[in-house]
Amino acid sequence: MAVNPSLPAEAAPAGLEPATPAFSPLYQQIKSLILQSLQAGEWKPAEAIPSEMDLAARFRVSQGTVRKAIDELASENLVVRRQGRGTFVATHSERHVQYRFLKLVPDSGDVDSQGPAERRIVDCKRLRATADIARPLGLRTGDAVLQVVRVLSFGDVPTILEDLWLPGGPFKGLTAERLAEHRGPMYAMFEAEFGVRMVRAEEKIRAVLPDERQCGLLKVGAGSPLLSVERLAHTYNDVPMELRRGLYRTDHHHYRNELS
Amino acid sequence: MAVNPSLPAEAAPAGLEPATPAFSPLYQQIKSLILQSLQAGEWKPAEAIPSEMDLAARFRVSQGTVRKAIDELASENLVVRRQGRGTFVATHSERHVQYRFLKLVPDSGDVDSQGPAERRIVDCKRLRATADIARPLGLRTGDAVLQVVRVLSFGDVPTILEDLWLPGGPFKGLTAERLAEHRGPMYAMFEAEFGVRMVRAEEKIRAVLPDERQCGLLKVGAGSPLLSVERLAHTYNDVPMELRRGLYRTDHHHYRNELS
DNA sequence: CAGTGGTCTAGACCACACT
DNA sequence: GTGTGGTCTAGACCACTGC
Repeated sequence: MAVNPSLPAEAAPAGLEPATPAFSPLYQQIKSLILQSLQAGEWKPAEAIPSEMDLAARFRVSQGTVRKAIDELASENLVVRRQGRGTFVATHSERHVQYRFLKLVPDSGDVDSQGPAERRIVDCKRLRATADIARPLGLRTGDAVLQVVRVLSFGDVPTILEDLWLPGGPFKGLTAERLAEHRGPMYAMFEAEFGVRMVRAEEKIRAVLPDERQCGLLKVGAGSPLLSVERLAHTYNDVPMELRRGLYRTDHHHYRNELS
Repeated sequence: MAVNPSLPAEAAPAGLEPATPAFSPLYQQIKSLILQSLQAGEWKPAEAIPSEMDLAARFRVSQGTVRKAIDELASENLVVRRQGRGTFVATHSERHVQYRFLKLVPDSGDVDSQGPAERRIVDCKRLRATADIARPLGLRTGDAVLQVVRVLSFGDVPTILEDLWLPGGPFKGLTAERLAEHRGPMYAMFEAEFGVRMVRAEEKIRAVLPDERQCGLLKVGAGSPLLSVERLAHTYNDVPMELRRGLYRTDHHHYRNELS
């Protein structure tokens, strides 16, 4: 009530398609207010956000309403609740959510048995986006983009070959050196260095055969089938921020997915 | 309080590893009571379960507690809430959740553009489980299982070749005829005919090359890479009920996955 | 100990669907 | 209108963390 200036529908414009009920529950409004603060960087990754009581006071609603808003944010992995301590801005740096978006696991099932990935930056250059790169990223053909090519190896076996495209604007200043230096997940560096938080992604998976260049980088024969994984990753508000085309060897690993 | 006979921890056995807090919130207990009724078939698929008020009265708790229990069941897709009408036992028959577990979509993105799948049962026979089939299904080597082989085609293009194994007990009476007759998703028939509801599944995906038999059934060359999708589907309580090995052509389709 | 999130309750009112 | 789920509130108490 204190927040919603719009009355409960009623006076919907009498035109065609009244399809929009034009009603939004209070906790949804609170949620999007919190979302705006997250987006604006009012609280940094891994920092605590204000307590439920504080937020309730700020927005002039009950604690229960704030709770429901935060519940949704938590279920979308935007914040993490920790009983007795507070609610924290989610990050890709924490141990147990590292590589949250990487679904390739060793056949043994034990992610730790293989040790950490060895990362090699093959290439990193600025160029102008072609149409097929620009479109998914929401850019225009010819806009500046950054291309990164890298290989991940597990136990000396090159397993993942990735081509990444990043919009030039938000990632101004990203260089091969910066990429080579950083430790930990790339998305953690994007958060820390560029303030870009990957929040959601969609992948399209196919089985393909490698071309010559890919054979060389992954050290496989031309007839070896590979998993092609095209990922479009988004920040807040579904803004696309990274296009990634990966080739996965699946002779000792598999892509693991949960359905429910 | 009315439900939980166990006191709030406190008297944990003084041995090693007091790791189990031995505390379960009331709504979790209510949730598992509802789950038991679901499992026992007290309410059939697509039927409404009692209203929140009724359940609250039955279990002697407040409506809010029942609500939270049902919320979790709904988020696990075990139950579907419909405002103004009631809460219904989820099913694989409804239009908009049909093929919930099938992540292969046409490249055009429009699932309906290709029309319904044409299904052909290649084989259906009873046999004794080998070790690699028995283990994931929680059976013993030599136990009776049913094997089904089928091909799904879209617009005359054979696209999916699947080998299914089902435990002989729960699926007693399943024949090639029954399979050929039924309309709609196979999982919908499992619910209606055998009372088996698939609730959760995990898939392991690889890129492979087909063998001769597979080439023939899918009408592809020996060098065409295919997606190998091994699915283990579970009923309530994580009991495995189906092992499915699928080969997907990805020349006009892709496996679509959402990450968050 | 104080402060945080987590649970539980009870009651009021709203949005929606059926009849 | 009646009954359903959905929202919102206010207050009490519990469980966990860190000082």
